[in-house]
Amino acid sequence: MNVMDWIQMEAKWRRRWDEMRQFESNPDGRKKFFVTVAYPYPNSPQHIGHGRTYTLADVHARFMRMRGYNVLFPMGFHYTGTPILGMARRVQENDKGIIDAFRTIYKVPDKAIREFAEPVKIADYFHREIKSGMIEMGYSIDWRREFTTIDPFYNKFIEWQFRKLREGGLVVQGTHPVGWCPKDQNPVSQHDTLGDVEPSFTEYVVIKFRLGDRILPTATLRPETIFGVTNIWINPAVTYEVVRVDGEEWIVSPQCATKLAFLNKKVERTGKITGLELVGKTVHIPQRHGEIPILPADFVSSDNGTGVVMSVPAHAPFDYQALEDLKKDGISYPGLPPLSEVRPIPIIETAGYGEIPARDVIARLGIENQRSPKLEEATKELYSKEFYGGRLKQNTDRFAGRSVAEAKEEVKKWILDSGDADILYELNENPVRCRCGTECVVKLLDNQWFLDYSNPQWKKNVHSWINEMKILPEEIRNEFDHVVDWLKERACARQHGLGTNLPWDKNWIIESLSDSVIYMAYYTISKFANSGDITASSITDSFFDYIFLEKGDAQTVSSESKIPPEILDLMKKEFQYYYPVNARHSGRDLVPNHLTFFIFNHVAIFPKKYWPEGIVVNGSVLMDGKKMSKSMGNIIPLRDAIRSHGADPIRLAILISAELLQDADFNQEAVHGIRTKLESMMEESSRFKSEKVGSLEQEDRWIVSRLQQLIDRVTNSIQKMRLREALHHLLYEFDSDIQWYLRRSEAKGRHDHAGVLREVLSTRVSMLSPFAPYVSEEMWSRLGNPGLASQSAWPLPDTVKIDHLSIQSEALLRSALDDIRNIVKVTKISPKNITIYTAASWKAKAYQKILSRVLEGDINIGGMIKALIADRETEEIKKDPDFVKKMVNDILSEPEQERKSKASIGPVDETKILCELASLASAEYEVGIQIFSESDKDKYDPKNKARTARPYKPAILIE
RNA sequence: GCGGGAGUUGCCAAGCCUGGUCAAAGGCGCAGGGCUUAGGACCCUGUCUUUUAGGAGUUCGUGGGUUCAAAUCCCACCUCCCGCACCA
Repeated sequence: MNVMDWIQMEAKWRRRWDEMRQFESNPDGRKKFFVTVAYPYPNSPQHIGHGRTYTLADVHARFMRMRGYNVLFPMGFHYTGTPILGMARRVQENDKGIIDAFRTIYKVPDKAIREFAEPVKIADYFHREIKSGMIEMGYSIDWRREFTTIDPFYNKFIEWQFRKLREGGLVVQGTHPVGWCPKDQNPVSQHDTLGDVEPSFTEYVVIKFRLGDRILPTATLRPETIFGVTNIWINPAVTYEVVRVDGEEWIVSPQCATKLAFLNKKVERTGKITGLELVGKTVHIPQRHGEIPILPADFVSSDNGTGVVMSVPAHAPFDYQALEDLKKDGISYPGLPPLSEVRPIPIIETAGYGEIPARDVIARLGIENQRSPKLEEATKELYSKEFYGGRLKQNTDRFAGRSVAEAKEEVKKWILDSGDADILYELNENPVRCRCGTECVVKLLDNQWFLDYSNPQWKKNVHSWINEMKILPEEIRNEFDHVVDWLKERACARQHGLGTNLPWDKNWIIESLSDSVIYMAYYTISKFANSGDITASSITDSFFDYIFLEKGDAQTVSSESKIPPEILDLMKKEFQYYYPVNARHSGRDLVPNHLTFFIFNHVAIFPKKYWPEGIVVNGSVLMDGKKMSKSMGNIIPLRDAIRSHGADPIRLAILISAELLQDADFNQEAVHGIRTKLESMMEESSRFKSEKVGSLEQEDRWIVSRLQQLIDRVTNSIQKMRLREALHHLLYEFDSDIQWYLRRSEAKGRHDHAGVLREVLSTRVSMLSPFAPYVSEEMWSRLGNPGLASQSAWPLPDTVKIDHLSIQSEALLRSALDDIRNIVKVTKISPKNITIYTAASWKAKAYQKILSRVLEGDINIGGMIKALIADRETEEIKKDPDFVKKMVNDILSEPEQERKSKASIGPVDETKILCELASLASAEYEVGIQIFSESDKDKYDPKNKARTARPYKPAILIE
């Protein structure tokens, strides 16, 4: 079957589903199940990786639908955010890079690209693209409820959400640092910078050393090392500026003066002073009340921090080395104190390092002077080791004995509170340039709005709800709790981007991770907006209060919102029917943010009965074992993949390669293998047309029994969302059962087994339907079933159909056959005669007695022998007491289930069962098979083998 | 450091939750055979050691423990990978 046929086959069934509108869900008398997935951000086509979460959710939805639930699986599109804006701006500027990317990687037609100067056009284009892909993948989505986050009605909804949060005191205001272009007067994100640099920054603590009336500020990442400061470093070659900062007179590098201006400080340049002039003077250390000298060092850069550095030679490799260099150089500066007096002050104790850790690292790395590039590495190593493993020594005031990690924040707060410190932000990559060419800075934004995720009561409620939620896989629950603990205030609005304006301050736009946390509720009413029942402009908060919180009365709300009361009532009922969300599916990268916010916001806004019931988290998708990324060029757009493989093979390839939390590895071979497998299953389906099922023979009862076990296993696996496991059972493990069944019935020369097989295969196809919906429909119909596989009821295991006798019989046949094959292999003889001896009946009785004892937990062999000898039926045991031990071992080496199964059927007539061997073995060996019981008087037994026969382990003679 | 995940027979990778049918699925590689003008593709057989009777021995990161029985449960240790934010 070629790909075109596949695609047409899939299209055929898609049309059928469409005609039947079977994925459109409306409230009815059934129990509901509400599945949602994080909606996509349409700034590029979706690739295989995106497909994973959606496919998992779709399988979940289809499974629950077949289980009889009224399943709602909707989809929306998240237009909110800044990246699309950046892309649009680049198109406006005719940026070749992005236009080429659209053209060659995303295959966007030129005509469309020309419109991309307008951000919404980009979103609309990829929205359509992604939606088509979802439809082609066979996702069972109710598209009547689709929306985007810039729809006016949605904006109203988000405004309502934010007013609710604010009423609850959960929205607070504060300052917030951002990357900023001074020319554009705008925050910059990655997409706004030359070379797509993320404008990330680090917070430094500025410690103010006093030089007479002036202040010499130093920026540090390690405020706790203030206790180990021995001197100040200054670059003698730099001309510093004297600046009035909020009433104080600071000496800083010119670059620093510029930076300070963006950090909410009044900055006024009043003079200049060279580094050289400062060398040799002394400054006062805050908190420690001592005087230390200013020394020269050329590693000090005016670009970094304040251009002034506090020196902690015991713990900072740069400082240690600069001090050594200075001692070696012997260059004299006027007023310089004797350098021998400047000694490192160790303040941190860390396992694996001596008294002066900086010296140790420098020696180990063979660093010779302060221009050595290895100093960076040394600094990094020591910083991290001391941060995580270091402890402050006795000379650190009240912080003595604390770990560095703990003390860092406390020392920072301590100095800040005393007024001897300040905060400075420094871009990590210097310089970062805006697309306009201007060098970016860090700006402290005033009046930034935050969601106060640090609110203790809120946290407490979320914790207790997480405890009650159904979270899959279970391992991830801890992670949620942990995230809730460390979450603090989060900026929830920004100054540009698509989205909803903050209702009480229209200069701000609500940020994307904050306007996407309760939208699942919106799906229950978006249908009405889409069908024209609602005019967004007349919607007020009272409308949402009425629908979601049962506040107010229909008449008032109706007159305000201009929505007829009966429609209002329908909407409210719809919400109350579908809410809460039963399963929220998402990638694991969203655990620390979106998924946790999702719980937080539901807890804050809705009554408890509407809090989300479950979350399902999945890992990502690798491409041939490697992470997918644009730069690696190994991203496969989903629609391309569908065109070259068909949707079902892709669905299965993604699902089968890993369990939930693991990373799934997608590769061509896997998809190819699966397609071959599905094709052979389809062919198989055509072979077994419906046929009347006569009376069941043993192997029929066996395959039907196995089918019941399969149903049980697959159902259990899916309920735990262990879809890989379910598919393994369904696709591969059950195959060997079918092979055996065919072999058996063919060996017997049967022609009436198609009917049984058709029923078995139909049940299997039914179970395959959530995973591979298209081929399942095809197979379902080829097998001659009416209706659709996707509308068949999920099979229930019928324990009555489990026939232990046939299970054990078939197992006996198989193991006897294996034994024969084994013997032939080891002895390398070509068999002419095969003789089988089954155990004497007293052995079978003894076996059952031993079995029941073992099942009771008694494995005392001596006791068993006594009891068996005492019994007339089994007294023959005394001839071979060792036999008991062998049987106990046989029994013990089997799982509990098998033991019970054997006990339930009692002694079996092995001779009768093994008769079937003749037909089975003849295909392989062309020899006659004779079967005797050990107790037959006139048996053929030249080698005296018969006596070794045990129950379920016949003796075999091959000649 | 905190949180999470992993270490299986030449490689990739199942099995572990729920102990026994586990010398341990499947794929790749390798060896032999078939098919073929040849190659490729495909099919069959083998692939820890040992064994001319279905067996025995030694294996699942390391070391202990529990158990009649441990890849699987418990404890300790070693190694590797991922996340730690205001970004969708």
